[in-house]
Amino acid sequence: MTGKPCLARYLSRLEARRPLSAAARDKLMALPVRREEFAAHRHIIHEGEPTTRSCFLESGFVSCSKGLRDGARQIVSFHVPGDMVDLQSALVMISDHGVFTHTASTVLSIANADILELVETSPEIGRALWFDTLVDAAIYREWTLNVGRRSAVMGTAHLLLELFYRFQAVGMTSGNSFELPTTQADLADALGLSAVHMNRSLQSLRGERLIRTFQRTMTIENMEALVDLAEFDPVYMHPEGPRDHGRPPAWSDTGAIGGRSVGAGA
Amino acid sequence: MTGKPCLARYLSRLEARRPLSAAARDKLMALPVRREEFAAHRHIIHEGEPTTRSCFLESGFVSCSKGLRDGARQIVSFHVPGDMVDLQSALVMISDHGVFTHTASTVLSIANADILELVETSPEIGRALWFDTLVDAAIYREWTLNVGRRSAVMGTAHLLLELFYRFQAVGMTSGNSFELPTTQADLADALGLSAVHMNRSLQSLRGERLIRTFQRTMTIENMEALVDLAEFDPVYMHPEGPRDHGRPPAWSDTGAIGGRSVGAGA
DNA sequence: CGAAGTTTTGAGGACCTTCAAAAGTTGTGG
DNA sequence: CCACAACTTTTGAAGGTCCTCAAAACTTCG
Repeated sequence: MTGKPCLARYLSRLEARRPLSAAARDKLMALPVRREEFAAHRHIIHEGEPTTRSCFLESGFVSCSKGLRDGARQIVSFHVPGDMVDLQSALVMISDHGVFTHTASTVLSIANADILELVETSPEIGRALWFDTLVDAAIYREWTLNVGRRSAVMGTAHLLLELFYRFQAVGMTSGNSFELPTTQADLADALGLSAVHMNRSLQSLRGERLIRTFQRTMTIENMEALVDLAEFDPVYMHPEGPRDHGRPPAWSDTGAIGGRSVGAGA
Repeated sequence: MTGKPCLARYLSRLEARRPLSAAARDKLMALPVRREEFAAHRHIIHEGEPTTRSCFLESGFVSCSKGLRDGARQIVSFHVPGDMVDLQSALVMISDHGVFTHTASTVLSIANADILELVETSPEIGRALWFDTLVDAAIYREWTLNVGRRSAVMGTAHLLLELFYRFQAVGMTSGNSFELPTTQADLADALGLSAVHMNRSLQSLRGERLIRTFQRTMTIENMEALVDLAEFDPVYMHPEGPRDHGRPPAWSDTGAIGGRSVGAGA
């Protein structure tokens, strides 16, 4: 994986959703990137810092988090290799969240100005990046539900399943196992729990034979029961890619959306 | 406000952030829209329904929410007039959340296929819509913090301030007052609390003379103290508009983002 | 092998929930 | 304009989930 750093992996991720034209592909690959390496447990960006570059995560595992004055921390997202981290900040001057490595990570960073220029010259890529942030937003919504309305055990189950699916999508699982790159305290910060209660929630899942842990590897022993407990439905992560309006599905644009139609478009 | 329904208000909202070319403006205004009216307490879209149209909220107040099997509900966002609700679903086949009116509302709905076509022919508009969803995502992050790490009273204070600022931005406040269009149970669902505890949190804020309520109107009595209690900083809503990469600020793209640079771009 | 970090355990307490009912408000129809 | 029904807000009391503090067992790493 040495040599000239390049975004081929991001390209293939975007194209798995929807093919790009050769021109768009070339433009994306021509983007000047800089490979940067970070040790584990380092801040890539601090909350409140000016944002100048967005990061494509080539390898490793990072989280985005926000803090409170009293030191409390809420992790708002995790990112696996292949994710564009912090596309959030491409249009924004100051980062509203920090980015933190949980394992040694390598990142391809891109100047935000370059991304914006690319987007304005290639609508296709603009759409692909837009879709990327829509998926992020859908995951945020699910996390709000996790934190707000699911019990500790349920939320933990849901989070573990999300991590499993996302690792699986990038080939980092074997069977029903994956290497959990976080501490229990990190998981707690993602779910708005204390570390102690996170520990007890995991014990509860182990006690029910839903999961098993050995050192850092986490294996899902009873997928069906865990999915059922968590009310987990992976569609919110939209692994399938965006709708293709070139070939609209049968039900597309049929009828009103439920309201009383009182006007017609131009 | 009768006559041919049109998106002029959305246009001006987008342009407040960043001017559009005349061509882009025309394309946006040419979008076929349909005005639809909904009574209060109606579902515009149910969770799990196919998404065919996105909605611009012309007047009224709506929330987006997700449910659990046991009937628990988490509100994931509120929307004031001028918001594009459910742009989220433009690229997605099935809605992962419901949209619900809290007051009588009128909506201009646009076929998703039309939005996608517009975005692919006008990068400027693509960028504007992208920015819109980035702001939504930033608000989601703040809500996750609200629900996960802020206490009930703090979270309530934060939510009320967010509503105040968003109403203010569309001219729906007078002084430090606004009409709260939700019940306490709705606020509770937004913060992951019970209605009873929401009531007690509001009583606590009233007791400290931070807010005052009379019928449906909510007034902020001590803005400074409320902001301090909530650790509220409105920048997360990005009222100021996106960065303009045509005129990058002085610190733009200076130096590395913190890592050890080991490669250079093409 | 020692030091630092992580997981686990226990006990007590705080925050928030649930259930239930009363008081107050809003909307509807006669 | 009043009466009634439905909804919303408020209050009380009991209980559960989750938190804090603290220390021990275990793991990881230099």
